[in-house]
Amino acid sequence: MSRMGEVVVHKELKELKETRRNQILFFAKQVFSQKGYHNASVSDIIESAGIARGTFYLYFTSKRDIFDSLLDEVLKELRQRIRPIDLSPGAPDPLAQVKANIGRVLEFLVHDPELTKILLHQAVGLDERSAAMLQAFYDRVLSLIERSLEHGIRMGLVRPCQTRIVASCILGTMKEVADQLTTHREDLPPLEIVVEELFNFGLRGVFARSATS
Amino acid sequence: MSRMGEVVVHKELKELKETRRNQILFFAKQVFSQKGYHNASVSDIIESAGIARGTFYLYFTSKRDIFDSLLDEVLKELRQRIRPIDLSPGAPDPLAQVKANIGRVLEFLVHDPELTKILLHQAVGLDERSAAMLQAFYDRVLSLIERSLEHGIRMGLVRPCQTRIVASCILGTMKEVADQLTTHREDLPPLEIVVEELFNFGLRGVFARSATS
Amino acid sequence: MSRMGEVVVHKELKELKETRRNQILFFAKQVFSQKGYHNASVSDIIESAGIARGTFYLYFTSKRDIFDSLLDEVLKELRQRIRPIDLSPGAPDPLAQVKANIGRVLEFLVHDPELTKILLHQAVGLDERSAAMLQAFYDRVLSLIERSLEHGIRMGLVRPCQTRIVASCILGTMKEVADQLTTHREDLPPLEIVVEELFNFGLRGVFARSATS
Amino acid sequence: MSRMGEVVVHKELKELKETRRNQILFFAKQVFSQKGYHNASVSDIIESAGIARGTFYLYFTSKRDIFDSLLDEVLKELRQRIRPIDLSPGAPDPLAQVKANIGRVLEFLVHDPELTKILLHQAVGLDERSAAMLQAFYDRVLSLIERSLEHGIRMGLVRPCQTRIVASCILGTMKEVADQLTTHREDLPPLEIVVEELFNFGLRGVFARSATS
DNA sequence: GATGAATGAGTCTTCATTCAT
DNA sequence: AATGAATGAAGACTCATTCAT
Repeated sequence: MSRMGEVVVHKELKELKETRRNQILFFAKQVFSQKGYHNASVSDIIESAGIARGTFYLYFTSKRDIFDSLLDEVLKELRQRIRPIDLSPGAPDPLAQVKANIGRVLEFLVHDPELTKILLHQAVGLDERSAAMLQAFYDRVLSLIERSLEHGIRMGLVRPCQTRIVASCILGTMKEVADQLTTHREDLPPLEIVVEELFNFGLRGVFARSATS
Repeated sequence: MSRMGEVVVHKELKELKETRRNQILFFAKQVFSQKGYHNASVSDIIESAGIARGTFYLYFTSKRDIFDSLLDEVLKELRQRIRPIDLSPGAPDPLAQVKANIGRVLEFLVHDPELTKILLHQAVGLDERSAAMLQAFYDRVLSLIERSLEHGIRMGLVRPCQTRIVASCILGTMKEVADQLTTHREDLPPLEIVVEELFNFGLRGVFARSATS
Repeated sequence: MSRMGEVVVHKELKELKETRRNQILFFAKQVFSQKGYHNASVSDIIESAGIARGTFYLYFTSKRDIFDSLLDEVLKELRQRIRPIDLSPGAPDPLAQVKANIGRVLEFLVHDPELTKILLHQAVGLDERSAAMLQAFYDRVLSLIERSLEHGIRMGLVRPCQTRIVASCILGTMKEVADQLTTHREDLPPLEIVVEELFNFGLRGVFARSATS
Repeated sequence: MSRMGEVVVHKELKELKETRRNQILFFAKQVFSQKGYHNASVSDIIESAGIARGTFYLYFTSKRDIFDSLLDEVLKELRQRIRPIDLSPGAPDPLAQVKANIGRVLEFLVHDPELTKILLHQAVGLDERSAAMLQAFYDRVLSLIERSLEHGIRMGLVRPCQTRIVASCILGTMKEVADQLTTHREDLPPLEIVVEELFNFGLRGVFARSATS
């Protein structure tokens, strides 16, 4: 029982706990995603996870707690995938960076449709708490977009506009397309095409000659 | 006694009933809008409406029934305000028609922010039932947009694109902007400006020289 | 407006009231008979009677009141049809009187199966109140039978027995046969045959040689 | 750890659960027997059983479920106690078998007057469901009696008669006597006497000279 | 750590009765 | 007399959470 050994044991235990915790999170994700927060019961979760009722409360303080953990998970991942446009000399083309952002976000959402559903459907209108979490996240995203637009305007890349509103527009396109991608996945084109279309729409709109003006 | 009189009486009675029903709907709208479907109790509704418990069930068969009535109300009104683009000779400029659609929709949503919140927040992720109602509505809207885009492409007005995806983008901008308008009403420009920006974004995107390509 | 006239008017009014009251009783009988006391609502009664809610309470003080009226009706009628055996000289044959009693009772019950169902099914186990009404009635009947048996024993017509128990037996046969007659009316022999069988069973039992005398 | 041990543990657990369930059944029996199905509330049951509301629904799915369980219990027990008359050579005297049936049935009913009341009072006229359960049971009993009568007739033991009606008579005597035994237990003779009287009544009726055999 | 029996606050819904018109 | 809108007490059932083993 060297110190080393103890450390190892502790690590294993922690991992075991993490494993258990993640196991529960995994099943809770399925359940919440499918039934929504209110229609999903703790019973649903422990049954699908194959654990006892008490065990659930060993890892999560409440039903709300585990839901928040999942919501945190999406938001954290998305925050990492959305990167400010780097305008420093030598940085990649700003538009390429924008497209990369779109790609990283959609890639994740398509890859984990359950989390997407939780973000776009179940966390919406749940209560003040989730509203605050979502607002904090979306406000951050909106600010990022807005600042990028302002930069772009200054650089002459973006036409002058009400940046807040246009930022909302851009956020809206992302949300709706992500929703379509996860709920009607079957009859949609491959991801790269979707990213391309989204990018083009945000850049050029739908007008054929939008150029000339 | 006269037939005339009877008609009047019947009309008054009907109005009285309608009044009561509408009174309850009015307060339920506030309650659902603020608390969401699940966190709102029938007690909340009858207390704010100042009626007895039994009275509620005189006009609505269940808590769900009154929620659906409200959801129906928004959807019905929006359906009326979204009109297909008339391309017949002598019809107004198609783009003006599009802008008018945007204006009519946003006008209503801004005018009744509680209903908007019910549509955009509370009905989302509620259950299969509301999902079906929303999907039916949004599918209709998406098809309308898609068909307009196809027409536009054929007429050379709209650049060729994946119409389904672009339609989603447009729907997304509407949703998100409506959401911003109703939840952060204070610091937003007047409605006409918002409509203009939305229209321009959808038409031309954000690119300054999107023309040239 | 003579006194005579007034009297007439009053009489008419009273009859009208009686008529109305009886109308409601008629429909309530159907409703209670079919659904039972608890599963029948005042709404069921007024709907089938085609009257307003308030009107109901003009003629009956409560749901219980109208049920009791119906129960009273059966019990009163049955009391009239069950007559003590007249043993005075010159009276008809006692056994014939017994058979006549059986006949009168079954005749009424078969003729009004709804009331029978109320008596044998719905009033049973309702509450203390109806229990008391039924007990008073059945106790009376039992006493009547018991006294007849005692008379019969004294006269050597009836074999010595525990009169209370045998009285219960006789009452039980009446109840059960009445029940069968009203719920499975279709596949049963004509009333006279049933009366005959009932009478014979009470008199001679089922034993083949008990008859030999 | 051993298989033996596990079996024991399982048995203990099962018994513990059975105990709780039976505890609730016991108190529910008292409550239903006294108040009837409709006048008894789940609150009445849990209060008298000294358990929490939720505990009730851990063992029974509904108020109706626990009532049906009790009804099932009586019917099942009675079914076991009513045995077809064995006419094979070497079997006991058919009449003795009949008397034994009567004895077994009455013994149980007198021993558990609450269940008897539920059978004879509370389950009667409750609704379609209980009507079906009772009808199935009584139909079975009636058929059994009828077949015995037919056998008896063929063997010359029973006088020819309308077997269906006479079967009803016999069932009726059982019901009524059981009712008397359980509701006016005090002033009735000992069970054997009652059985004897019932048997004699069914066999020989009340007629004095029917006895000569 | 794991279990699952027990808890009880919270909610929806029903329906007999009243009363102003 | 007749009406029927309004009332509110009562009752069944759910489910997140606890805690003794």
